[in-house]
Amino acid sequence: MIKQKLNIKVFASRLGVSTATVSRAFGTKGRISEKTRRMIISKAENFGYRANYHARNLISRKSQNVAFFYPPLIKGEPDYFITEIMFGVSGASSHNSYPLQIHPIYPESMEFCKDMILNGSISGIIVTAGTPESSGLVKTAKNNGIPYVVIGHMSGERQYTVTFDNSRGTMLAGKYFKDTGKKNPAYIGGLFDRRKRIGFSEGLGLHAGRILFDNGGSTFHDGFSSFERVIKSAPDTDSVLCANDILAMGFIKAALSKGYKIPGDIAVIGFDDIKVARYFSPALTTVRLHLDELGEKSVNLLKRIMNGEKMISGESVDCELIVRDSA
Amino acid sequence: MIKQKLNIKVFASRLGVSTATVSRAFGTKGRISEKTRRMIISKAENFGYRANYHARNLISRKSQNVAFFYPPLIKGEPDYFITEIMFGVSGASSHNSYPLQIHPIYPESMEFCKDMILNGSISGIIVTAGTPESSGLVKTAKNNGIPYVVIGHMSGERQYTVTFDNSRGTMLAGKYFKDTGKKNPAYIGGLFDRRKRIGFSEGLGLHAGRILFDNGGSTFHDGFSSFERVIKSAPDTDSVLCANDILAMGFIKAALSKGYKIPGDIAVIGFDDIKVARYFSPALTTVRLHLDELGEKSVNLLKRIMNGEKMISGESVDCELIVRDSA
DNA sequence: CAATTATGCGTAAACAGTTACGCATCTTTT
DNA sequence: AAAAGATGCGTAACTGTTTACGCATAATTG
Repeated sequence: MIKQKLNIKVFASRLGVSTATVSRAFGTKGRISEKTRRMIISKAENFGYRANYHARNLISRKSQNVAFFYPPLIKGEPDYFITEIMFGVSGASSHNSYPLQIHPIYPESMEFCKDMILNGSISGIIVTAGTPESSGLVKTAKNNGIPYVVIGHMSGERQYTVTFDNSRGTMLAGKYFKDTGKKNPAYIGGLFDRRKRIGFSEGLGLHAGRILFDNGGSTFHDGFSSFERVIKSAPDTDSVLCANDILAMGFIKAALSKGYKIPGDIAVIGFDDIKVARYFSPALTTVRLHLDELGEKSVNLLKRIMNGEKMISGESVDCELIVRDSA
Repeated sequence: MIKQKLNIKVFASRLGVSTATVSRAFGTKGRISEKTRRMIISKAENFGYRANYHARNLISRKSQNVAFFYPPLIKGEPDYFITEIMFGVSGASSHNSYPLQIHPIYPESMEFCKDMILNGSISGIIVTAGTPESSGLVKTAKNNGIPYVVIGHMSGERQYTVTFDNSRGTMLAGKYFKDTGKKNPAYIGGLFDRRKRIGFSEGLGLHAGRILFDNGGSTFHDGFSSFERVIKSAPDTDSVLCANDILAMGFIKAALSKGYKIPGDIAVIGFDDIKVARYFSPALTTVRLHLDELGEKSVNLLKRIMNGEKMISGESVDCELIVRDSA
């Protein structure tokens, strides 16, 4: 005896109702009495009936699927920044009953990513800004009317973005250095994040020319090697802001290994407040970005866009200075 | 002028061929000349035609979608263990052109998770072992013939698992302590991982009774508070193995704050080798589990199961002791 | 050279749902 | 009490593919 598969037709006929009624029992559209709805739902549990995902999405020309595209990780390097955003996105998606796909973006995966966006399996995407590839994906989405949300700053994008107020974050750090009487500040970080540098100068109330800027990439090793350069070009450096926490860890490790005291000789502030920041020795003073909240906000924004809401404007998440032991 | 949507019918008629031919150009089944295949594929790029995902999966009753279910994160706690496995899974899925879904498992999300498994949108799942919920999901998959792979040890599962050789890992740690002349070892970690404890005793070549076991949970704070208990009950402790790296960090932080030297007074070994382990001060000596490789292996195993392969047996990933500065 | 097999392609039947439309029945209004 | 409106449910059209089947034509065989 072959086990007949339980599609809507056989399920409906078992109950003695039409397929339309069954469909209405699960959906929101269509008129159905509360009594039959309950009856059908309870029978569905008994029989183990579940509406087929593909058939449903095919006919209704939409799915609840959301995709999160993240930049490639540097091999062996922890990208806890992305990680924590991703968990925020995942949690919020789950709460909204949106299945979430995740896709790493690297040159060879671009075809696959575009296909995912265009083949109708997804009804909205969240992309982290930063690489040419991510801009390409956003363009694809935009050209084809796929709802999208950008995390971070991407040129030409304002309406559908969730950003962090980087300049305010570094301003807070600069202000803290100023308030604690630091005279010779330095900034370590990528070339490209102009906002962070500007905010820092502002908070310090110093002309940018009096701040040492070292463009040292973004990894632990970059932070480590940055230390020597900084000390060589400005031996009296007494305070350092790093563009992210991992950089700060590298810098501190190098400083400690040369016998410098942190924060005694040099005060160090990180950025992001990834979860291990507080566990480092010394515990990092850092600018907290509320990364999980960022993830949530992205999902909520995307949800509004997918629901056709028109009055949409970009959002931003707050940041705050968390003072621990490194500064 | 309304832009007619480009389904297979209008695309085929534009090219002057049948829908079957178009379909065959993309699929692997069916006979088609190499010439027309190339023609169709190139025209598809021109026209921007892509086969609709749902229609395709509906009729062929399968999708390439894979789902990864992970245990809930403790709020505010970094679970880099899961994180790194997840990136491994994500990378490998991407390589195989499998769209990957991720789903956190918590009691309230169980209905949603089960629905995902049963509604036909997914053709295979990867579940991390450890909670009753994860066992429930595996059972659901098993009962309904959905291919699944378990990461870690789950009772009753052998064939479709990818495990780490925990006992060998702790054995290596124990052996290292023995070889470096440690006399009073302790072990900090969860009650439940019997394998780790057994391996440790074995490596030490000591009767378990001579080892101090402290059951201290799995978080940084647990490691931190464990220190005091350990020192109180065995002040002469000279070596500690922690069930994971975060625990080890907590333990070390507490020890340092009380003026103990690591590894001088107490040698500490972690477990997992999460990516920040090497950046900690002191850099953690730890048992590396090759978590990304674990993710890859899970995907490859799942792939074989989904392809109907019969001769399947569980796999295991190697581990090795990475000696750094903490022991 | 006839018979057989292989190849390339079109026709049409699935796949499993949703929803516009229509028709009874029940409720409300005038 | 008749007319109008609301409610509940069934019929059937539609979504965009894949693929079994059939039919020409081309290639291979005896």
